Amino acid sequence: MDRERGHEDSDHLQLRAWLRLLTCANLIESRVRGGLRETWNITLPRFDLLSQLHRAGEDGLTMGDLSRAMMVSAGNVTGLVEALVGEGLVRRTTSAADRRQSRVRLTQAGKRGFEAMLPEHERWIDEAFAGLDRNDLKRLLELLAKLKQSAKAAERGGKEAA
Amino acid sequence: MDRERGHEDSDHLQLRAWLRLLTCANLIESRVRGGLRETWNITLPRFDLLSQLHRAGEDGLTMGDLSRAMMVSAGNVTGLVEALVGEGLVRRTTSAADRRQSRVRLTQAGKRGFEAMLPEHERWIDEAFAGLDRNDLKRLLELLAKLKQSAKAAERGGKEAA
DNA sequence: GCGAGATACTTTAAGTCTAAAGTATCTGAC
DNA sequence: GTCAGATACTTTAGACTTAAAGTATCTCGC
Repeated sequence: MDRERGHEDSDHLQLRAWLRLLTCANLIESRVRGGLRETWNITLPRFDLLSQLHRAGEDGLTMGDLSRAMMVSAGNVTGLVEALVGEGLVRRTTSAADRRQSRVRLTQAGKRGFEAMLPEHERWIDEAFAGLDRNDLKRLLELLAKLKQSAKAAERGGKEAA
Repeated sequence: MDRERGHEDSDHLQLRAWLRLLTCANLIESRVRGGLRETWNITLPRFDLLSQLHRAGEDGLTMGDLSRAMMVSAGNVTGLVEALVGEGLVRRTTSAADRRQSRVRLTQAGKRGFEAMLPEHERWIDEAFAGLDRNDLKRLLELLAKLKQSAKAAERGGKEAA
């Protein structure tokens, strides 16, 4: 009945899954970063920011929206937006209703530039996942959805405990 | 120009899997980083380096081994090792056989310190994965193994093409 | 109105990270 | 033996990142 429990306690499945997850993320991220640099001389965080704005559409996003969407600190967003404003890819306006807020949007150049990069970016991702068939991908998406919920719950638990 | 109200019905499974993978990695990593900082005032990369050395045992690792194991650049390892030598957690010796190499090992303090952190670190990971049962974890490990191979193959392909 | 606290963002200090160029050492073809 | 190239590592410049402290603005109870 309990013959295998000792083994169960010590096989560290969670830790192994975590390390493997990190390895995959690093491999793919490094490929994407290299491609973006070589092909368009843009960094991954800047591409990511453009991507969030592209998805958001005409109304753009506030600095806080960007910080949450990109899962980085507010201070980090400040610097990235400044850089992209300098490159003419993004424009920024102060909100009239709440003067603390500012709203960030793609310029025409930003929109065109991002849309030019998009297909090749997706091709790199597709290549990285080429070894997985549609069934694998669907199972992976499900498991990651479960993990995402679980990790969020753990995060809240940790904060409430403090 | 067409103002799109929604996405087309191509499902972009790979891209969605990639974004979800990144979200999970960010969530867990941020929890671990926060815990390490609050509890032992150590950063995640330094913990990671100690972890590699702990796994390696008495013989330690060369700078190059560390760079490969941690998937970071060689220059990055130089700085991290210097910091940890300064904290007395790690010691570094020049190889006699090949004077270009150096070998890095945990000090006694480093070994004790790391082993003190280990259980709680694993607890954070276990909590993040708490929503997945053993069967989920095994399937996730399999899918990530497949993804890892696939991503490695894509990386090689990309380099050969260039 | 007014002030206390909340919120949106910026600044700062310190650390992490990369790519590229540089240094020292080794290896192998000859 | 020697030297051209490979290898192990360091240095550098620049970008990213965070946590924490700081500034400006808003909200809400009174």
